[in-house]
Amino acid sequence: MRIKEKINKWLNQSTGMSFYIATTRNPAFGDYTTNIAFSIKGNPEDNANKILSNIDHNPDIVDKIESKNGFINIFLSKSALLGVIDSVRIEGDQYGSYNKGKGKKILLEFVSANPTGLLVVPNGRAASIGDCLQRVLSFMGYSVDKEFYIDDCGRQIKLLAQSIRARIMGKDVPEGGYKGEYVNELAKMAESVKSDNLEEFAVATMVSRQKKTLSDFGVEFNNWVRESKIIEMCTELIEDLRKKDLIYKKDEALWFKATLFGDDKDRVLIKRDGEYTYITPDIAYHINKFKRGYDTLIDILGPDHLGHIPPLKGALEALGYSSKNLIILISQWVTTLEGGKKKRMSKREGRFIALDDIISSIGKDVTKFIFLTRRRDSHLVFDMDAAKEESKDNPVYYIQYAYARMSSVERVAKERGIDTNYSKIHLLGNREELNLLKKLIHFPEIVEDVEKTLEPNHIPNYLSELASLFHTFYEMHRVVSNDIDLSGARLALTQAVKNVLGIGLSLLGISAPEKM
RNA sequence: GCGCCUGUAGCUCAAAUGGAUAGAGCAUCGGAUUUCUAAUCCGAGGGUUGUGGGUUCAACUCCCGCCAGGCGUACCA
Repeated sequence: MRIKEKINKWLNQSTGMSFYIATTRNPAFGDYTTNIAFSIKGNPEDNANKILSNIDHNPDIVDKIESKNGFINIFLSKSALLGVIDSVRIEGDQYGSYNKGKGKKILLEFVSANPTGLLVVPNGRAASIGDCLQRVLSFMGYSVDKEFYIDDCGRQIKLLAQSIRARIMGKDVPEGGYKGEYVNELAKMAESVKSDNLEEFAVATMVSRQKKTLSDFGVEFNNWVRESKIIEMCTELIEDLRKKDLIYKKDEALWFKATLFGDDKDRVLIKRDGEYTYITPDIAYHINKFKRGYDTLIDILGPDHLGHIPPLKGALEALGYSSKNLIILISQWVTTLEGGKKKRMSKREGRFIALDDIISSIGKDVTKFIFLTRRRDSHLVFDMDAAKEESKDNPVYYIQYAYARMSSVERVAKERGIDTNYSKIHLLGNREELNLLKKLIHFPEIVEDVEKTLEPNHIPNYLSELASLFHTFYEMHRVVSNDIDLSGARLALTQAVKNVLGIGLSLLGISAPEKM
């Protein structure tokens, strides 16, 4: 049981009240605090004192419990703090995980970029977040698959093929066509393989390039689903809706009664020309996901997909699926700065920054870290020049360096024949050591926070803080010294910190180097 | 017009159910290394959290108005 739960149980047994325990930020207010005295009528300070008088002493966990300004502050005992070293040792690379998901099946769909171009910076953001969420949710006992939806139908593909054809013939691309350099490359390749189906050739080539980029980024998908396969399911979808009397013809198009399900207008499923609109296969696709046995679907989309959400959720409800089981996360755009100026992106015009270029110029770890430290909602600014220049000062190196330093300490200890000694950890006790122990205790709470909010940025923030505490400790105290017992104890602490740092980095999909 | 998102230090971003003195990195300035990696540490300056109200013992956080920006509001995808 985690310390927070132990505290909760203890307070509950003493007083019969249920407490909300929060972590404090200021050490003067203890390690944990509760504001319960504010939620009761009367003067908070009196309430706090009254509650305090009912609480039995619990020296195993708590050193001191006191009321201040109406808050009840709890100071952990040294033995409770030291206990975390054992927890980390026993749980190893599973420290912080627990089977909350109980094998519940989740399908995470993200990136799903059109195969009409290379992956760009915002795709990298979605890739980082999606991959991290998969790792965290798996860590928490869910069974998670990652899926990429390939839009291989529609006008855009025809346009891409036309653009390639124009390039082959040495002409300008048609109006609104794709002008990027990669189109020229596609044209050359198409000529050499003498492909007779230019559309299929272009899609296959672009998909494999995107796959390569993602693989270089350390992101692998379980499934790649093509819209052209999903299209086949649309007839059944329409039929199901027809049976429920939820469609009608108007102006020679087929409409879905989306307004019955909270949408502000009805939506066209089949256009006048007989083609499906974008949302039709999209609905069929999501139904197909549920039919494949997933309990929860999570989509990470760009803000340009906002308009799809109401008809999609509406259609799911219409067909008896709970739209609550479809969680849509919007990952905001990335504004790219180059030369201090906003760079207006346009794939068609060939104005974009390819994810490949970012990965090769600043590295995958730095790139991921930049994306994962920001909240999904932030409209982040990606300054290319600053990213290149500052990449050596990037906080991710600060964390990795702490990891490498610890590895180095272990190597030195080994050379000198000094072993980790868990039976001596009671020798730990200076401020820097205690701060590290307190931080380690919080790790499981941080991971669970990400599971709850689906917001990865808590992990990088936490790791930076943990690394900072380690660097401070390292500068002030020697781990490996002539004092064999103390060295053994500090090695035990170092190992615990290293372990947690390693888990955190692996949840982010970022490497943990033994040497730098 | 309406809907979603955003606005925090010079810059990029944090702030764990509303909680106590709003924190980091970069940049600027000053210090630290015969000892485990200086990609480090210690310290200084820098804030009316866009703005005006409201709720609350307590507001960056919740509610309303306003300003600014992104996106959506297609028989495009």
